[in-house]
Amino acid sequence: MYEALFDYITRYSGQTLTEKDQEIIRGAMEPKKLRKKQYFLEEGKVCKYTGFILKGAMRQFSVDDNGTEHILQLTIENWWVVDRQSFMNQTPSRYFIEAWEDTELLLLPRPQLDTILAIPAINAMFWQMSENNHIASQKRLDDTISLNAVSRFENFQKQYPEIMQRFPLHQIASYLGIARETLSRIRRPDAH
Amino acid sequence: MYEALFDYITRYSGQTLTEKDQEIIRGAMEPKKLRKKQYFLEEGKVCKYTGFILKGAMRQFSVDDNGTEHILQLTIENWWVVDRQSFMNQTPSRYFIEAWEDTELLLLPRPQLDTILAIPAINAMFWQMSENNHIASQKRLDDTISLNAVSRFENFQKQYPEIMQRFPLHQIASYLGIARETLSRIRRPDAH
DNA sequence: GGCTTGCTGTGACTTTTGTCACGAACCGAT
DNA sequence: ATCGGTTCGTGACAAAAGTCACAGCAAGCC
Repeated sequence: MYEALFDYITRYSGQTLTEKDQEIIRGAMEPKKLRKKQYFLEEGKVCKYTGFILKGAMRQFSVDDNGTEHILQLTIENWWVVDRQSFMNQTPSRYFIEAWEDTELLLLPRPQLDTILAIPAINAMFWQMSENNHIASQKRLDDTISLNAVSRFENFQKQYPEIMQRFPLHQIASYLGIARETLSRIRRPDAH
Repeated sequence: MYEALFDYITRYSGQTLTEKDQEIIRGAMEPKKLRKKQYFLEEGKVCKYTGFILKGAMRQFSVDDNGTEHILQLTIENWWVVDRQSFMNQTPSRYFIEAWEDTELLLLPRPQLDTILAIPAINAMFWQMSENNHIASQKRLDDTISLNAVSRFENFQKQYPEIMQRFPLHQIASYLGIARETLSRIRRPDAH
């Protein structure tokens, strides 16, 4: 069960985990199952865990004054899921995180974070993740302010074909910051 | 000259710097002056330094196929300036970074990064920065996909009044992802 | 089976935003 | 002081995207 995570750490840190390291990780993180539509985090509550997705799909979104959802992140297997701000500072979150499919996670409780970070491979992995995260955010932001709806969608398709297949189009539209009808029209093959 | 940086580190890490730490920092970072319109980084080149701004203002932007600039970041005193991706991996950058006012910097060359990170206060500061950065990006992204031009501008004004005053409006417009004419009309008081 | 619910597409229309063109005010450098 | 570049505003129009309403269709449930 923990193997997917160990692989992930090795891959991202470029370092190997000792038996002892693996024991520490097993001790620090607990498995958890969520059914489709169950919340991992709700607005106003504190994000107590960082989750590593073993199987399934989740989405993070905010809800504005009109009750409209705005999707910030769509995640699947081998991604971490967390509201970093809420998790790090243990402050109430502005976001919802919800299982979109039946999902299996490994949970890291906030108090265990320091324990885990003492492992060099984990520490390196978190740096690398933070790095990748930053780069992806910057790219997405660049796209969002530079491109029109058509190009943004095309870029998304190329970059995340797997996510395209596992979430409905209106969620993708929200992620891209466009109306679902607009996305529907963009996809029409004879458009020009 | 280095005091502004030392203060910054103390503030962000919650830790104090020893005399020895300060010596290491002085040894690792070199002062540099840029005149208005001088480049800190050009597209296609490798970002060799991370800069800490002592005085002045800088902007980071990409240029699209039509030659249009898209502003990703506007920075002033006590901000770090860098293309993180290019700097970390020493790969060619897709961005320009330019001094918008006469600017004084402290430069950290890439090879010195590890030296600096060995100092606990610096290490803590970089974690905290990465954290804040991530939060700010997420907020900006949320705004960009959720709000119209008017609200985005109002939020920007509230959040960065100082930056508003030091950069021309067409740069702010580009940062917000709208045309300069649109911003001009938004600002008109009798609009409704 | 029949029912509800969620997802997608589409037409008609409105609103928002972008584009192009022009001119005025300002500012720094020679 | 004046010349060239930059900034900002604005009008007229075009393009992009949003909104509202309706319909078909598939999946799941009693």
